[in-house]
Parts: sequence; C-alpha cells; structure tokens
Amino acid sequence: MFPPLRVEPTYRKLALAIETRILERSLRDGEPLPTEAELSTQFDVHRSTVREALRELESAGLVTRRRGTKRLVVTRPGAARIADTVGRALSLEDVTVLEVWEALHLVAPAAAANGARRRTAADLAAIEAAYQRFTEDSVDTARALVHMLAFFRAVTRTSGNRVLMLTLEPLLKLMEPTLAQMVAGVPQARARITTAQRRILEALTARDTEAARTWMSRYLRDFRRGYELASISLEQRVAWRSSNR
Amino acid sequence: MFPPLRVEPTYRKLALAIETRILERSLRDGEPLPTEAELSTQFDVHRSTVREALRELESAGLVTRRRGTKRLVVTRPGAARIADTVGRALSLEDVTVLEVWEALHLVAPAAAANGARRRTAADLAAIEAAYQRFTEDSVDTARALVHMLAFFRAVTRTSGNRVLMLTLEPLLKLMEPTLAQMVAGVPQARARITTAQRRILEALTARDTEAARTWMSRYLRDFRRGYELASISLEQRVAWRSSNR
DNA sequence: TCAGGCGGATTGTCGGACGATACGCCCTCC
DNA sequence: GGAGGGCGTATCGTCCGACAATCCGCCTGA
Repeated sequence: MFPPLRVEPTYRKLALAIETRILERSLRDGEPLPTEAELSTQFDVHRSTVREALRELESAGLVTRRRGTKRLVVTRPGAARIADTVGRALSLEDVTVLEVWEALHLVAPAAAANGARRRTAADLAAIEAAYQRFTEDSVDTARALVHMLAFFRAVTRTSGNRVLMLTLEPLLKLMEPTLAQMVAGVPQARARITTAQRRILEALTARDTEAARTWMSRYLRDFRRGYELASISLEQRVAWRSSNR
Repeated sequence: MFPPLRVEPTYRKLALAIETRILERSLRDGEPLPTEAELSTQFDVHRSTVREALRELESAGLVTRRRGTKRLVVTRPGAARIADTVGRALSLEDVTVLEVWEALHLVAPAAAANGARRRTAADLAAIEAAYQRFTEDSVDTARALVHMLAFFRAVTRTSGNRVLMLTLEPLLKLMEPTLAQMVAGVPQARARITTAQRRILEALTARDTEAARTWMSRYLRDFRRGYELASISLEQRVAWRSSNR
C-alpha cells in the first residue's frame, strides 16, 4: 500500500512558500512583496505562474494592494476579511437566522460578563460613544444599525479577547439585513434598544458581571421578540451579498 | 466631492461574477465549472485572466479539484477550510493560547448546555463512540488528541447549530499542539479527561442542561490546570502550520 | 522649496504554444 | 453481453513574449 502521491502544481507550492514566509514573520506586515518579475526570477518560474500564486495569497488576505497603488504589501487578514469568508461559508451552508442568533446569544453575553471584569476606562468611553451615537442618530435605519453593531463590537472588545472579536464579526454581518428589517418594522424597537444598551453600559461601569450578562442576554432576546413582531421568520436562511471590497 | 473611483481589475470582476453565481445557487454544489477555455470565450478575456480568477475562487474554497481530476467543481468551503483561514488569521494576530482557551471555555459549555436539550439518540451514540475510542486508544498522544477533538465535535453537534460547529473548529485546531504537549506531559491527564467526558456524556443522556454545562466547563478548566502542571505558558502565541491540504 | 514634467518600473491583459494527463470511446476478448 | 485495454482528444499547467496603462521616483525650472 502506497500513500496516494500528490503532485501539487507549481503555483500552489509557490503560494505555500510565500505564505510560510509570512507566517514565520520573515516577511512582515506592511512590507512590500518583491515584484512579480523578481519572484519569477527567484523561483525560476514564469510570471503567469507567479501571478496565480499571488491571487491565492491576495484572496486569503495575506497580501493586499493599498488603494491606488501597484505593489502588493504583506498584510494580516483583518476581521472584515474573516467575516467575509465565514459569512459566505455559513450562507452557503443554508444556516438559518435562528442559528446565528443563537450563536450570538451565546457569545455576546459571555463576552459582556468577561468584559465586566476587565473593562478599562477607554473601553467604557468607546461603548458610551456608540451608545450616544445610537440615541442621537437612529432615525435612519441604516445609521441606527451601524451604531448598534458598533456597540456590540465595543462591548466585546472589553473582553480583551481577539478570538471573540473575530468570532463576533461574521455573526453581526449576517444578522445585519434582518436586524435592519426588524428595527425598521418595530416602532418600539429603538426605545428598547436604548434601554438595554444603557443597562449594559451601567453594568460594565459597575463591573457587575452578572448584570452585564443578563442585560446582554435580554437585549438579544428582545431582538428575537422584535423579529416575531415584525413577522421575520427565524427559519429563513441568512443572506449574503459578496462585499466587493 | 467625488467618490474615489475604483477600477477593479478584470480578474477580480470575473471572480466576483462567478462567486455571485455560486452564492445565488445558479451554480450548484458538486457541479463542474465550465472549462477555462469556455469561460475565456464566454467572458471574452484571455485564459490567463480566467485562471487568476479561478485561483481566487479556489483559495476561497468555492471551487475545488477532486483528487486526481482536472475539472474544477463547485463546492462549499467546509469546516476545515474555515478553520484554516481563521486559524491563520488568529495566529498572525499573535493571539495567545489563553485567548483561545477562553473562547473555547465560553463556547463549549454553552454548546453542551444547548445540546442537553436537543440531543438525539444518534448524537449520544456519536459521543459515546468518541468517548470509547479515547478510553481504549489514548496511549499514543497523537491518537488521544484525535479522539478528544472528536468528542468536542460530537458534543457541539448536539447543539444542532452549524454556526457553533464552524466556530469551534479553528479553536480546536489552534489548541491542538499545546493540548498534545499537555496530555503527553501530565500523567494523570488521561484519567481526568476520561472522567470529565463520562460526566458530560451522562449529563447529555439525562438531558441535564446545567450538569452538561458545568462538566464541560470543568473539563476545560482542567486543561488549564494541566497546562500549569506541564509548565506550558498560556501567554505563548498560538502556533500555526499551514496545512498543505 | 516645491509644482510639474519625464522616463523607467511594474502591473494587467493579451495572443499563442506545448507537454502531460484525465477522460471517454471503441475495440477486443472471454 | 460484460470486462479489460488501447487510443484520441479535451483540458490543464506552464511557459514565451508583448504591449498599454499607470504608478513612482527623480530631475528640472520657477
């Protein structure tokens, strides 16, 4: 019995080689990649092959082109890109709004509880800012949504855990469309959101772990109630529109 | 003030066009993609350009090549690919083992609690199988690890929530190396793992939400204790080796 | 000193070519 | 009639080379 021998095409080997260099930090964040011609010489392959490898790295978010520039620079795939990848995958899996809501309902309260212990003054300021913006600028649904998501992000950031932040991001993006429907369709939604956000903020300020958890949980449960009031089915599949970043 | 006008290169537009078709299901899972030549004709661009677009889709996991075949087929990016993407990103963010552990400690108990309500007989069988395999085949650390991860996956699956499953995957992969160190370095680890797994299994069988949560939580806390016993720093960055899938 | 101009470097896209190989068809042989 | 094997072709992987667009750095002149 022989192991199934596997011939990787050159472009993949190339991509892997460069990726490895990035992961091991010998190509650092912000550093410009060698030019295509140079890579083509160094690896002794044709430039077309190099380009195929580069497209792979590019779509992985490991290299990016700064706006209006030619050279590719090494970057870390940010939250937005991860959210894109995960969101797309979940959408293709026909995941329902309910599942996303559940996941959010599971992550966010815990993050808030965690955050109640560690939050710094700066954290609070960020949350308060998001809260303020929501209260002052929530007439337009789209803008209200932006502020709501900002609030979530700010609260999650207090946990000091980047894994949570990265996990949260796709969930928010997936909830966004239906959440917007809900806010637009339920008159009392804005008031309830304001209240919940205030309570959460207070709990974090007071470093009250349980209150933070509870209010965040209630906040999210309110979403669910809002969905029912607005006749938004929780069983529908999450939507995903490719961000043409 | 004009919006910064943005000229997308052809290969990106192309990739986006195909991606859209996949997301809207007009290209379905398992279906073969048109040949490069055909795409090149249809879109009226050079084949090299088509290939660059395909590399993007390929690295996004939206199209794949089945082992030893030429044609690309449409696929959904599975858990493994997501784990890859997320894991790489987290590793590049210099995320620590502690952060991953925290996230796991947050997700898994909640998933178990959720699962205690919904678990089916089949779920239990899967968990029991993983448990059995661990008890019978945990001498070799690598194999023990495989069974431990399988246990986690099986438990999480009971929650019936694919978002959780997808979230869990990268966490497990990231924990794996240090977890292996821990299991190898702490003599009593295997016994404690067996106990915890059994308790979790029992809780799920009895549909005891709180017991499931508690034991999963304890299980994970035990990991942390094990890390200390094995002198594994929780502050170290998570490692990531690119899987050359 | 700095705006503007100029030339080289780099990317994006193209036309075309060629070997390797996976696939499907057909043919033979049992 | 079905299984196995051989052959032609479609398709991929890689390469060569070319050229326009444009970004960048340098130099010049006011």
